[in-house]
Amino acid sequence: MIEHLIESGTSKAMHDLYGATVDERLIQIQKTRQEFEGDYTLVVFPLLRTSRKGPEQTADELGKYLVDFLPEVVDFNVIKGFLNLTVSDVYLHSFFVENKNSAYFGRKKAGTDEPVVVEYSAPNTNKPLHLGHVRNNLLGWSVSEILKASGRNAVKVNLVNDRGIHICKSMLAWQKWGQGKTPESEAIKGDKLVGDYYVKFDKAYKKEIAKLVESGMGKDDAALQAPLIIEAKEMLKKWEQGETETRDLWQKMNSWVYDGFDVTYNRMGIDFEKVYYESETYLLGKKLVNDGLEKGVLFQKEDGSVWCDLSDEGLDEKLLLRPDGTSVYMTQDIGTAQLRYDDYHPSEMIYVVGNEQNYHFDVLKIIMKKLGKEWAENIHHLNYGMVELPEGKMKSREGTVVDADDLMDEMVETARKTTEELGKFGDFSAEESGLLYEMLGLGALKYFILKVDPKRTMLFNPKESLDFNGNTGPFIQYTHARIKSVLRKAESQKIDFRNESKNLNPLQSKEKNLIKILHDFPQTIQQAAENLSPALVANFAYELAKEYNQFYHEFPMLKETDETLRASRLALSEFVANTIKTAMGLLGIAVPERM
RNA sequence: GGCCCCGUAGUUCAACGGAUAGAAUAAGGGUUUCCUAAACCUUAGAUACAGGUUCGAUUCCUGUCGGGGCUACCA
Repeated sequence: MIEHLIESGTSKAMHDLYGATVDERLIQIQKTRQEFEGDYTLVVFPLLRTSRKGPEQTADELGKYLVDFLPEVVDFNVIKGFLNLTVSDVYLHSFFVENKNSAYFGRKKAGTDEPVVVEYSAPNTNKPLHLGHVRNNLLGWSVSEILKASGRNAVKVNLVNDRGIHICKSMLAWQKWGQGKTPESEAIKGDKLVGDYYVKFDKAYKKEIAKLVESGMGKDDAALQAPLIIEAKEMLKKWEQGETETRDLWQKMNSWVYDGFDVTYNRMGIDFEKVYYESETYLLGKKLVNDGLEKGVLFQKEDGSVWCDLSDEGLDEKLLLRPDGTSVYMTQDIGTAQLRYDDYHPSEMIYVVGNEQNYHFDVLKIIMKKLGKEWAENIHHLNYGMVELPEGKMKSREGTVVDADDLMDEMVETARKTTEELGKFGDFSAEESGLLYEMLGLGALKYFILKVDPKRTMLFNPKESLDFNGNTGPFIQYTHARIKSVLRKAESQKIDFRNESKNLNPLQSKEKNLIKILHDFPQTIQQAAENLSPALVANFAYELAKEYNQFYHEFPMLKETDETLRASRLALSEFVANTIKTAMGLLGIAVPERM
């Protein structure tokens, strides 16, 4: 790539001109800002110490050297300490010709070496997926696809939290008040049905606590002694003992939830190569903890509970087994990590989990290392920010949770309304328009979420429907459809633009800009993979679409009489459309042929 | 209390320590006998505050103020 050429050219120049080898990091290449002439800019300030000359003079000398030395660099100008270099049309044009028909442009073939295992989604089986899961799911899926496109061997896995006291709560509530209702009998998604009983439990439990407090009991005691919670704990014990009736109920209700999740996952377009269940890993976790106890890495308290002392790391003690021997969240994660390591021997284990769990993952890593697992070094927590509502954090108790299915429904409905208001495509069949609305609604949602830097807390306002204009998914989808429409017309006019080999020289500024942006795509994917940030890909797609729309507005294609120009512009358009499709594909967003 | 993260136009988001802080929306003004106006052009609008480091700070350091998270025998 051209940046590397300039970099190594500069390095050589520094050596030849000033007789010194400079640190690579001092050579800073960036894209020249629009308001200046040139394509790439070298910042010379860091090099002054070596050149022992003023910024202008150093830049001037380097500029002359680079123009002489690199055929790709044809001109330069110096403004203050900035050396602006102009890249030759020949270079850009050959890049264009070489890559325009490549189906894999920008991507590498996914690797086959030691995998990067990406865990994401990680739902509980006691309630439906909500907006928080949506960000998690989209991020995890997209990061995995970006890693693959960057040449890594990424594997997507899910970890279902299918056991524990919270699951027993919904089971108990259903047993008590469910009257044998099923998703079929109620015509409701299984995850929703189970979630309802979880809520019912919580309400009844709260009532019991209130009653006990009224009768003079302390709040904490009441929470422990309410009959419902005692019953739930007993159920958990029965579950751990493998009691048939409890296990059957558990299996039945979990399978309802999985059916519901599958519907949501499918619609969202996300998938997993492997699904882990905590019910299958917690025993391994317990075993590892007991091993650690034997080795003396962990310690036991008088009541029988097992702990890890983290004071040498400046942290507290961490409970790993309760006095009754049952496991906690951390115990399960220890088991899951070990199992996953045994399964894949990954070069890296990425956990896509919200930043509220930073502490948990710090501790997990430390404990694994204490247990002698060297590979714990490869655990990486991709901690993304929360999705907040205007009134703050989502709270299920206050009913402010945005349900994932409802959200998708609303987006698709907005897509329908918007399209109808614009009066487009009366010739679409019901099926075609249904598919289009789905594509646009989900495109708007996915882009809205993925364009934000994963690390940042983001805001979602359910009262305002997401925009379809401006920096949005539909804008980019529209650009793609628009190009496809022109290409269809060109084809029907028998214009052969794909085999055009003549030159596009001299490049108009908009054409040059487009090619420069396209030229960046492979690096953008690498960068997005390094930073685990789909936002970089989203921003790229937007920039490309925006630049294309300006080009589209300014330059006619089908009406262009110069056949060479016409063919070249059509080929450039197709290149843009394909690249948009690839970039959006990495975000899990489909692009339509017409809209 | 301790630890961690975050404060950028009215609003939602950008900006490897680099040039005059970019977009989008919302507000004002324009462009359709022309390949899709979900577009394009245009006007106005922001780095919480105070120090420090640096040739250069939205970015790094310190403090103040403001917001969020963690600090569970929940996950």
